[in-house]
Amino acid sequence: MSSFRSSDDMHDRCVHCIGRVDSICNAIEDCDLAVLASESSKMTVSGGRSFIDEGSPAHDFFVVTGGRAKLFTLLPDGRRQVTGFAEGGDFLGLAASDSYAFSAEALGGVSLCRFPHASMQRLTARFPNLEHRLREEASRELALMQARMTLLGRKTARERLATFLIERCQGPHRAAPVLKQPIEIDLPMPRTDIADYLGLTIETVSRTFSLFRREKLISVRGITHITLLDPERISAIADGME
Amino acid sequence: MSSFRSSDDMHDRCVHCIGRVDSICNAIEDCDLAVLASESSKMTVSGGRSFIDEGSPAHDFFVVTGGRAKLFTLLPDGRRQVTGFAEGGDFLGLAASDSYAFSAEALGGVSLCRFPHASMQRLTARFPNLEHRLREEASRELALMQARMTLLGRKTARERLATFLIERCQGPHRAAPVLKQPIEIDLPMPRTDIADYLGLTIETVSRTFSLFRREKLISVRGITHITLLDPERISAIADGME
DNA sequence: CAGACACCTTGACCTGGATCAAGTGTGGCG
DNA sequence: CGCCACACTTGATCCAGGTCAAGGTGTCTG
Repeated sequence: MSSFRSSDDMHDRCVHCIGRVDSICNAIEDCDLAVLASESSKMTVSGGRSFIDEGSPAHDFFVVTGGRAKLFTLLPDGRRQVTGFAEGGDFLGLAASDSYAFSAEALGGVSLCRFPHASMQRLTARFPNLEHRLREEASRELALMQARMTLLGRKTARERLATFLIERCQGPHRAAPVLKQPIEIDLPMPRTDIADYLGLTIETVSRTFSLFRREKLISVRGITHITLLDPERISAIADGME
Repeated sequence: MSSFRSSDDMHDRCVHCIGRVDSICNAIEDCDLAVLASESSKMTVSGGRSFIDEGSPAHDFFVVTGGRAKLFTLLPDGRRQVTGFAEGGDFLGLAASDSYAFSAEALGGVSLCRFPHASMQRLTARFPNLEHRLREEASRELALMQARMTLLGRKTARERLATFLIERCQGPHRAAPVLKQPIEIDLPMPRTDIADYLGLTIETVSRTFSLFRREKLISVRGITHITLLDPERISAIADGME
């Protein structure tokens, strides 16, 4: 942190940040943004680099301010479970007691805002509303995980991939997707990560994509670019309705 | 709520409760227990009855004060994922935004302490520490779920059951189990629930128990009563180390 | 103490997805 | 423009765990 910056600069750093709108920082008033900025620091992580290590002492929280990251856990023999993907506005670090319960790795360049636990403690002491906001965030995540467990424990490969596609459709601010017409989405993560996210192998993911393509449920252009041709039916498949 | 009870009675209701030690109620000082009691109410649910319904508006939090419950989600065609078992001291209801993300059903009689959201709001306003405690609870749960996802997405049946057995060993206050000598545990839930918890079928659970028995890893007396004969090795299996 | 019900175990067989093994783009770079 | 490297796709085969179908076992009831 450059201590010679004016309080106005600090304020500016937060006021135009995506976290200001989408993330926990919206628990704080405009006039207090300088305090928020002074308790946090910006950082960037380049693709493939990890910035949270499962099992290491949890010292910081993070807000993703740009780019994407994947979150995952490992078994001793290398089996991997991707537990989530994070993008602009997402808050990371709640899933930890003393040490982090997951690792996080940049998916092609992320920018982050880092809040040391001590800073967060000062912030929550000063802005009680923030603590409530953190709990809210944890509750939202907890509800999502409930659905993820059902996916991993009980859904078929077909249903898992359909669920994944529908998940990727939600607009900004996590709005529910409109399923009436075709939807274009990007899949910025490699197939391997999709497989590890869905508890499948890369081959099964690939085959199931091909299947969906042959059934005219989706069309694929250039690996990362996918159009859901019949979102409603995909959504039905996701819910195990066919 | 019986409004004619004296404040002392109210105090007594909380002071000897298991939640006082183990659960979120330990965020509140002895002298304030009457307030806590006045914002909550006791209730009991008999075996097989459900008291939280997935998708219904989330109005209450619960502390389990006795007995056990299972938490689960359903797919439209009836496939079930048990997402957890709750017992004395556990706090329920965080996994919800507007509506509950799971259902909860008594496993042979539970007693509960119910906190309507409005009451909890008054309590957190008065005892800021409580809000922090709730977040802590959510974080603990979030960390557990991370491990659960790895189990469901990446572990074999053998590893899942071993993990389940080790989980059941933790002493009071969630202390880490001592694995050096045999450990006796009770499994108060039917095999069906274990299967739905581990993302397996009842047959596979049964077969794997028999396998463990033949390998002298466990001994079974009367279905619910199990002794882990070699906890250390079971723990190794659980972690995918053999 | 028989009979019934609920739950668990075991066996035989099947299958969805894993594993193993080639291909087939496609983007980067000389 | 051509070659390489890497990521994805596709095909052939295999197997862990699911499904289907009998038996056990314990417990409650009359």
